[in-house]
Amino acid sequence: MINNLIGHINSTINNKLTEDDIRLISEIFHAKKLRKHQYLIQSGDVCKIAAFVVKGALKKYTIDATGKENILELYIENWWAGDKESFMIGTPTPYYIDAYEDSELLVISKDDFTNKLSNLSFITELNNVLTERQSFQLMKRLHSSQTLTAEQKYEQLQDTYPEFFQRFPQHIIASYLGMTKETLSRIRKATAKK
Amino acid sequence: MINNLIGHINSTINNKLTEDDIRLISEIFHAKKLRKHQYLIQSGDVCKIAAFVVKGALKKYTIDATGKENILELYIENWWAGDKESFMIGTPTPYYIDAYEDSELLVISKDDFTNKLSNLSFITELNNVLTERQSFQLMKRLHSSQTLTAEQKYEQLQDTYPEFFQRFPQHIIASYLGMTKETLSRIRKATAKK
DNA sequence: TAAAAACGTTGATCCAGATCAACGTTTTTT
DNA sequence: AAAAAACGTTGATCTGGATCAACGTTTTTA
Repeated sequence: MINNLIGHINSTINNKLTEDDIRLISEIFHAKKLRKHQYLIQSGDVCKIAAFVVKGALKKYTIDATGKENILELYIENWWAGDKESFMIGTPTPYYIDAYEDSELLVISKDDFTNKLSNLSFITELNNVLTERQSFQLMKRLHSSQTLTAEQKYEQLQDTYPEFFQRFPQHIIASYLGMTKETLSRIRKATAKK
Repeated sequence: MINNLIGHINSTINNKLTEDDIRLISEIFHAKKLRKHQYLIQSGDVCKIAAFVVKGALKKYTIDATGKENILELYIENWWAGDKESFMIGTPTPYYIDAYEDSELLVISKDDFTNKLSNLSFITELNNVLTERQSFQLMKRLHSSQTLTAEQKYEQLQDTYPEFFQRFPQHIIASYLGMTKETLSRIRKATAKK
């Protein structure tokens, strides 16, 4: 399990992890299994963990006044799940994150992060690279959200994250794209013909 | 001029800038004036500068096939203008940034950033804090874009950045919010009564 | 293995917000 | 000072995608 995380870090930062780094990571991250439908965090919680997805699939969403889920992020293998703002600043999260498949995670607590990792150079580099990437992606998603038609959003997702279509049902993809399942169904029917 | 930038940095990072830091900043950043309607960057450019707004107002946008502007970000005093992804990675920017008011900027070149600043601890801290903030804001804006009605978007902007309404005309605000100027005009009329 | 969820599709209808158009006012340019 | 942009408003109309509803199929649960 830990090798997935090591590989992920090594492929993200410039210098490879040392034996000591790897030993430390192995000690501090601990495995956590989530069954389908189990929550990782719930709205109102302060998010005290960051979770690396070794296996499985999760979704992050809010629930509005009518009970409707609005999905903001989808996570599969080698993604980080959590609410970074809540984790970093300590504010309550507005999000739910739950497992859509049975999942295996590697979790680090806020305490361990702060006390044992936050000063290590490989961690700051990892954190900076991932935050920057996240920010670039969000800028593109915001622009898409405001300018593309439903069909264009669908096509863009097929180009950027085709894996999602293998891992999540259509109603979840639809919500992630900011449209209804009916609209996505109609678009798929229409584009299949082309 | 430079004092605005010094003040901004000091209020963003934990430790205050030293005399040496301030001297270096004063040497490396240079003043640039933009007249109303002048471009800071244009689509297709590689963005080789980062600009701190000392005075004025700018907008960042794309232009679609029909010639319509889609505004993604608005900048006023003490904001950073530029395309960070293009600046950092060297890819061509899809955005235009131009001055909506005559503006005074403090600009740093990519070369100077890389060679003279990027290893300084106050710069990495500044960069990390700003990137993280940016990312948190974008997440909220994406969520708002996908879940709020036009009226709710308007009210949220009044709460978060009321200054914008003093500095930009309604058609620019409307585009920033992802709606037409007519819709914004009708919303304002309706909410004024309440 | 039967019942119940979850999922995907299709049709009918509705509506928030876009589009198109015209016009008055204010600001900028010459 | 006149002409031209830029700006904001209002009305009429249109439409992309939402909503509501029903139904068949697949998967999960008891």
